[in-house]
Amino acid sequence: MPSLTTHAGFPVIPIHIDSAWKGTSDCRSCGIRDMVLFADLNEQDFGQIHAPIDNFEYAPEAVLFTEGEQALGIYTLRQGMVKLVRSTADGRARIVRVLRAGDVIGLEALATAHYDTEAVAMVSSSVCRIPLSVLHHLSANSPRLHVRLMQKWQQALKDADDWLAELNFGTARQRVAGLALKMRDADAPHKTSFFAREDMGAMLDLKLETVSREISALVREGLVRPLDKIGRRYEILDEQRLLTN
Amino acid sequence: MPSLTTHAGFPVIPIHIDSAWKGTSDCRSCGIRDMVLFADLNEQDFGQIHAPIDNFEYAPEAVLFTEGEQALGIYTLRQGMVKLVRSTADGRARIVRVLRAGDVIGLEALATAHYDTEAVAMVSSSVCRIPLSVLHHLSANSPRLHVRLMQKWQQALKDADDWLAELNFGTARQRVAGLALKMRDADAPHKTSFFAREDMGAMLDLKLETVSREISALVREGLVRPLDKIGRRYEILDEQRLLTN
DNA sequence: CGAGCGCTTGACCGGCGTCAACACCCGTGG
DNA sequence: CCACGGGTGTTGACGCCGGTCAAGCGCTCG
Repeated sequence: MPSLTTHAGFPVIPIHIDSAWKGTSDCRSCGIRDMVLFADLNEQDFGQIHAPIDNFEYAPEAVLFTEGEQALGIYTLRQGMVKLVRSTADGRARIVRVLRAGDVIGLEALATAHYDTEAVAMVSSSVCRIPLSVLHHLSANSPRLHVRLMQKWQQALKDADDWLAELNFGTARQRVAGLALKMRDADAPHKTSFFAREDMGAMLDLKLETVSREISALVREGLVRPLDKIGRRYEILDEQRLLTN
Repeated sequence: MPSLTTHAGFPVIPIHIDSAWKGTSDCRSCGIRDMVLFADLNEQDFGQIHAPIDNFEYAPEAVLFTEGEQALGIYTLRQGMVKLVRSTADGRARIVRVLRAGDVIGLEALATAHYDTEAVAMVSSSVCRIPLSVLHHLSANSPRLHVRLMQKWQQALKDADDWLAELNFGTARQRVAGLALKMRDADAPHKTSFFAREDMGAMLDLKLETVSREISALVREGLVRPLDKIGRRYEILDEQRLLTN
């Protein structure tokens, strides 16, 4: 019987985490349709969808898929936040990006039928899953989806480069400030979201204590203000000084 | 009369750097065709190409295109190395990736007709440029190109995540060692390429002095050995210790 | 052969990591 | 209702890695 450690000696915590199937979608009446892959599809395109598009709910810390796993489909994030996690050869975990409502999760599966990173819900999240077969068929037969797909690829690549160029460069102060600005609510730009300090460290290549110290400093100096008692939501008070630190 | 500084006060060096047109391609007889976008095209596909595919040579430090520039086409790197550079809001330059023979440069232009990063030759490099119109037409009409394109997008995204997860994480030692392994020759895996120390710093988020020190340490401890006197080519002597540093 | 640029090396310092104690929030059970 | 306990966030003391500043070296090219 194998013990609960990997060959590298890291503990494996056997967590069972809930995810739940929530029925199939009628994409025509999707609430966030203007943001997503199917935004421009017409009635004829929808008629070519011959596999069900399922909806799922994931609890915080639930795993959508793991690195290297065989792919069933591409996810669209309807609500919540999902982190993409890579594990390095020596066992450290790195968060390469955070996806939010409207983002596509697992695009890479279109090319390889495997996922390149692990995807984990950071808060309770709802997604829909489009089977690979549907996407392969439509991307060849609907120029409208074809264009959208291209835009999603481009957005994913730009996001990846942004995370590297903006959030993993410079002092601890600059990184935390940069994350605060990047994670602003789309609809309320003076509010922003932070995460568990260890997660923030994995995003910014900092230790959790350093993250905590920098956040405290930003609060002390009046650039941001906590909106809850658990350190997740903050109000941005001085955008200018956050930018030019 | 504008001075030679930007609004942020950084000097602008007015360098004129050579690039030269080297004729148009017959892609059917391309020497590296099996690596590139047009690998699987058939005679019918080639018949649909109605704009010339130009070849160019760039000298070291020559700029292929700048960030935000309107795009004419997508480049394929036939020989040499090209760095992708982002400038942050406060004027620092970050190298987000290095492209090598067979890689595609400027894919993002397919979606937006603009380039998202600056591309600069690091050594003298030869490229061919496929006009956007050709790619738009073929990606809709040739399933063979369609599949290749998807693979190139996926590769670009994976590369971006790799740079973040593997090369911008951990100690200076780990980063330099990681770069040595990533930049190994495709055909001679015990040989590898380094770059100007300042460029390496911009890739790894280190200062050039730190890069120099770490390389010296790797040489001193017998993990690598210089193959030239200018610090560009090295032989990998102990791959295992490079990996597990 | 000399000038200049880039690489290396050294000395010193500061920012971030490490280790540890403590505070706070919240769920649980008495 | 309150006492307790665990998990997470905060704060402090200290040490080290990497940044800064500066000098010197070696290669290359005019």
